[in-house]
Amino acid sequence: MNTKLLIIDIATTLFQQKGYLGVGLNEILKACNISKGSLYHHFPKGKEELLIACLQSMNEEVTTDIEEIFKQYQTTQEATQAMIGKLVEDFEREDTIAGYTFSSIVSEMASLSEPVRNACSLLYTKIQGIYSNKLVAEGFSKETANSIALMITASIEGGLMLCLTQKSSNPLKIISHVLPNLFKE
Amino acid sequence: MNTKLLIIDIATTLFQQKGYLGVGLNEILKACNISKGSLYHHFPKGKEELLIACLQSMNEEVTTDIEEIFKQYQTTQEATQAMIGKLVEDFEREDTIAGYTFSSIVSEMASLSEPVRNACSLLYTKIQGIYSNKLVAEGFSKETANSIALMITASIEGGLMLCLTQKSSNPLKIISHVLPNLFKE
DNA sequence: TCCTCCATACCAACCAGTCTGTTTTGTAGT
DNA sequence: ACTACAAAACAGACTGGTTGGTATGGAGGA
Repeated sequence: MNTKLLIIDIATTLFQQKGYLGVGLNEILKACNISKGSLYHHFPKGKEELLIACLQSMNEEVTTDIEEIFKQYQTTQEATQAMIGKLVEDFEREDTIAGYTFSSIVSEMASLSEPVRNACSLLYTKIQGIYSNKLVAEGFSKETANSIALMITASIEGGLMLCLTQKSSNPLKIISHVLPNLFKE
Repeated sequence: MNTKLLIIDIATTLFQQKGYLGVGLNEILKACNISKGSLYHHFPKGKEELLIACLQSMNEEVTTDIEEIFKQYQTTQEATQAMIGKLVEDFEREDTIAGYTFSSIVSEMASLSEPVRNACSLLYTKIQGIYSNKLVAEGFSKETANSIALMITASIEGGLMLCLTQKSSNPLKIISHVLPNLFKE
């Protein structure tokens, strides 16, 4: 069972960094130091099954990660900014995207594979739910909270894209600064 | 010269829909009804050269497109909403993304090819410039205008991503509705 | 003896890119 | 206006490498 988790762990990172099509099976095998037989033992349906497992794994990790941050701070504003701050740190340290995003996977696979599209959809929904709940707890109407939560998700996702193209964490920083202006009924 | 433009035209659409790695040369050739020799005659350096040509072509098309919309409407708010409205229409009609975005290409290629990353960066910068200029003309300070322009770009980019995963134009609609709340000094 | 787990050899399909040869086209000479 | 010729444009076969996926067999514990 350990091997399976190892595969998921490493493959998740690779998929996030290079996208689904950008990572070959052999690359994954080498990174994990396992053989093809082992991989296909744990994921008989192959690469796509592995991807979905990775997405589910990300789902749990990202969710608990964000939830923890959101428990630590009282207001959504503080929590959001702390969260983006963490993203900025990660980006500046590793110079690549390692969390909270799967745009590459979405844009590659959304039109190709329904199961993958669905897994991504679940992930976004869950994250938005965290934002939304906190906003409702602060007194926002459910509808407004959902709208703002969507804006947070979208702008972070797009912001990461801009950071990638500009090789700079500036876009996320600006977003972190501007976003709170939306937190009004 | 006609063939070259044809190739760029068709390849641009394919790249937008499926990403760089998602489109094979043979697929492009078939879609254009041309031969490999012809393609490599116009793009001696191969696929990546073609991609960059496509990005430049998108640059011009998208830029003039947005500029026209922004001339038609007096306020940035109206213009932005009209622009997003057009995106929504496109998405609902074709059920795929056809303009104003190249996230798939960015996320796939940003870390792999400097020239491509640069072409993408130019594109984003140019689009943001249009937003920013209009905002400055409305009286915003340059810094605020840049921040808001960045937020527009990021949220639209992320919004398209959400539309793709949810197979719905709702995210963009909500963004169009919420975005104007940012238009304050 | 099974069954889980892993390793390896192998496969057809496809990839981007090269090479050679043919057609088309523009141009200069008479 | 007709020919001659070179360059541009195109066609298609071919290559080496890689892709995801399969089939077979072995090691080790229950």
